[in-house]
Amino acid sequence: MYADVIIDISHERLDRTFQYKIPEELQGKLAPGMVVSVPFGQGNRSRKAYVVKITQNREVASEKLKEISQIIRERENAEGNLIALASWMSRTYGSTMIQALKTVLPIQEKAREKEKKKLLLSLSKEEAEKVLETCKRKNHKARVRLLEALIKNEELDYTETIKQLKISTSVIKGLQEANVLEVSSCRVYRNPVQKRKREEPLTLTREQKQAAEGILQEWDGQNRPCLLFGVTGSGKTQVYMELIEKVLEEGRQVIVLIPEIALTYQTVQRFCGRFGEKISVINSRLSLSERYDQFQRAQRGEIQIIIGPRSALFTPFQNLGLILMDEEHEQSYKSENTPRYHARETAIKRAELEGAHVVLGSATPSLESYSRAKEGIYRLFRLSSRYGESTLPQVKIVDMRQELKEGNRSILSRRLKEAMGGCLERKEQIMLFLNRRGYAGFLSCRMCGQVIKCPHCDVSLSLHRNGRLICHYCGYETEEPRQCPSCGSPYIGRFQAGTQQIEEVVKKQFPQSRILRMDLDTTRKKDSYERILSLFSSGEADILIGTQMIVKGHDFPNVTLVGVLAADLSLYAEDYRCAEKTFQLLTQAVGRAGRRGKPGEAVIQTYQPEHYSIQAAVTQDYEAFFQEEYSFRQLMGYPPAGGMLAVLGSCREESLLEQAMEYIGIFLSRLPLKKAQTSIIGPADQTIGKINDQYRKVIYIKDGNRERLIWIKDKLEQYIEMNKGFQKIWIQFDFS
DNA sequence: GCTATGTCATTC
DNA sequence: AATGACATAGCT
Repeated sequence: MYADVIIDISHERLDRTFQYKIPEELQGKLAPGMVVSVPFGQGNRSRKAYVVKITQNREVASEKLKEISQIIRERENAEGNLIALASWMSRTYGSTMIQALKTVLPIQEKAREKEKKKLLLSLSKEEAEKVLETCKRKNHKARVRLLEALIKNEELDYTETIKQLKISTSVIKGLQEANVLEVSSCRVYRNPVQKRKREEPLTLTREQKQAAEGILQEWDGQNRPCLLFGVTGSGKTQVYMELIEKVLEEGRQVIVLIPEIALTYQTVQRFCGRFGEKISVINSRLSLSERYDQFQRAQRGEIQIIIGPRSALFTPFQNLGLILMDEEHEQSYKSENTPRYHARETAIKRAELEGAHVVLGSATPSLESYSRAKEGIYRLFRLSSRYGESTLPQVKIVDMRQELKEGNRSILSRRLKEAMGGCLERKEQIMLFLNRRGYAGFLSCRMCGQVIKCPHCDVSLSLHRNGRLICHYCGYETEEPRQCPSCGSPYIGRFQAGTQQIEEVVKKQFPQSRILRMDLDTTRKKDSYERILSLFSSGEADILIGTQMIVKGHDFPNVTLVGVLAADLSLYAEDYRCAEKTFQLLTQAVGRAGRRGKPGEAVIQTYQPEHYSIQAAVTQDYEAFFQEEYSFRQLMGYPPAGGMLAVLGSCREESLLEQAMEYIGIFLSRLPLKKAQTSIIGPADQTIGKINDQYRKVIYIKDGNRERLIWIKDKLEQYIEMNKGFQKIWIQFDFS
């Protein structure tokens, strides 16, 4: 028998399996997912390796094969399944196995801890100076460089030094043997904190009960992924808890996925209150090692439920029973790093591998999920009435073009002002929602029309109240210029409303009101997010102004008015999903108004009142929106009607990138593909053409057949690998 | 002829 | 990433 292993997961050059003989004493003891140590390379240095496959087929010459030396860690099924998942991910999303393993395995952190290597002098400075002199005399340039740096700094980072001083490892080895310096490795540990409080389970409504029972039945039968389509405020969380309870009874574990932005104290409290000690939380503010600790606890069986964003999907539970995905339509479930996996598909795959169940929940399901539910691939359950008898809010639309025609130049329409006045009088709360951060508050020249942009990124700089211009992508900051940098004209003007400006306008209009603002500026500090929300929820303020982040899943019973200030802003994004995004945001925003009995009102201000995504949001008619949007996607061959592969290229040199992407285009056009099935678009600039001085371009390949897209990707990868011209270019693949 | 240094391919 | 093989520069 032979074992295919992956050596460590540190370098892309080693991104393939290596085959080893399984020695007599380990026969039958090895399984995929185990960590072993093997002799590797000419020196037969022993290195850590992951067993990926046990096989009878020998793939290399017998004399080349070495034996596995020992098992470092026996991991039961959990890790084996995760490795299988990683291999699926690397195939499906076009990444190397190493990259996939890195995202999936919790081990990464430990490996990193160990490999934090440093260089130290083992002689006194005076002695080192002497050695330095002799090296200078002998013209040992590399040694001189290294010694000078060491005498100056006394401690240096191993890999950094090699890169910066252009020193090869043979120099370090030489000096090490001469007892001039030593290489040491160090580790860092941290421990996380937890907080909790009690909460009683609520009884389910009839509708909730029906859904829960239906889902349990499906689990016993076909066990398809279940989509729980429940309008805002219908109490999906109650159903989740019921299901979790059932799974725990069977002695199996649960992963609850939540979009990062909704992962607040409030949500966590509800789960912690119900499940107490069994639960643990992961969020992006936890350091990698803290996250690793949580994974360890899960592996040891100390916790039964984990709640967290995308990455919590890879919690190594021993007997996973259920993956729950709340707000299933959220964009944040799609990873931005290679492998660019979608947590929904990956969750379904993991559940399939481990015989677990999947439940997706949303008030505005993604087109992907809803269409699959319609085809019967997922099972659909509905919750259509709001919890506690509250009615859906009345929605009014305001055409801002009309408003302008009639002489109102303010960002607040007359109707909204009126409604706000009434609301404040009744001592009820208001939420004002602005659609987009990036487009808010920029400077432009009235003479030449130039927008003041970030010199490193292809985005306009945002204006902040302290008079500074800030780039939201790279953090670049500058003073507000007195004249236009391109034509020198002093007539530069501020354009459009950011949350800060809205705050000023509202303050002027309603001087008595207490206002809270929530955006990137005010939530930068730790816990400030929770602080603002709890201030608002306890009635310390009348008006909450914010971006996306205020509309997600917060329950404020005293909010009776929601104002959407520029509903169509998100429609102008160059993304085939922009209509879907707009509809989802508006529906959620509207759903914030009037819970727990009080009638609510929503005012939507827009320049495109006739757009179907806005119309459908007003009538809260998901079905109508779905029909319209799905036929658009079908017409254009966009997902979910067709598959799409984006080839993303980025590079510091624009001309080089342009050329490379051009070549990719030519290569693609020469592949044996039928025009009717596969269409190629581009190359073109990405939505943001430059970030951090890296130019970004993209080619889209549309094809209804996913397998063919993968085939194209493989061909493309080979081509890129072969050509030296692509070395400076960073290529990523993105399937959707 | 020797050593230090850099470059390159290899790793089951 | 780490190693050794090999080529080359600069020394005795």
